[in-house]
Amino acid sequence: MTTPTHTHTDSSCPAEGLLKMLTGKWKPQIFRFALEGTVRFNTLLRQLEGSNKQSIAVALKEMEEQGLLEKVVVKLKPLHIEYHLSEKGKSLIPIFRQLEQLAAA
Amino acid sequence: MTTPTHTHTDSSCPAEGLLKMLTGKWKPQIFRFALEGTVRFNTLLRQLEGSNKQSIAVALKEMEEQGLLEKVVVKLKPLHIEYHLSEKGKSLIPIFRQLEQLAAA
DNA sequence: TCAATTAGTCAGAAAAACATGACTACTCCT
DNA sequence: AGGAGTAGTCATGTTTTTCTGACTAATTGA
Repeated sequence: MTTPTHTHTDSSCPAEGLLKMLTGKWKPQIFRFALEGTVRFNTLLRQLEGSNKQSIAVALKEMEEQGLLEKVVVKLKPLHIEYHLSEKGKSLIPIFRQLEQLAAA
Repeated sequence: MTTPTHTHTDSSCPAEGLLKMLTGKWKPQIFRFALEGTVRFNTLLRQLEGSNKQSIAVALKEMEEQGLLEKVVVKLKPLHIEYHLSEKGKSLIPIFRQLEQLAAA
């Protein structure tokens, strides 16, 4: 274990932290699905071709820890877990939309 | 060489490509410097504490290939190279600013 | 009771990203 | 001619990220 002498995090680049929240192989796609409604573990696994349990689990956990998603246990028929955008997550929607528009242009 | 059966790239997630352009250890900070003016190899190396030639070289090259930065040979006194935001790069400025504001809020 | 569906975890391997140190090549100044 | 400053490249090694396959555990429907 190395002692972190300088914890680089943001400081000089405030946008960096937010960017990192959508960084990773699956996070942008997960965010996009969350944009359209509720998201679930096994459903994502099927929707995201080439993905795997581990990566999706880690992505969901990190996005939750970062405050982008909220995890809800739904005590209904099949008893399952849902993830949906938190307020912080929703605050990123306009930016994400702009990225999509720019990409389309 | 494996045949890519599914070239995942964007398709279902248009924002992904743009996001990837600012993904990496140094790219957000390089972009931020480029926002304020011209950027140079050795200067970045000094400005970005903990960075190294290789990583900065690769980041600059990729950002250039992605069309974010333009490379210009300046035939003046010290004869050097400058990188500055392309039109595409400039189109990301408002988004980057919004990220900074959100981060500050 | 058994099988399927839910949502994961864990250890290890493979792949990608990043860092290190040595080296190159050109220009500029003395 | 020599030294410093420009901007890199290259081979190698380390670190981080991602993937694979096996396994766990609770709930549900037949």
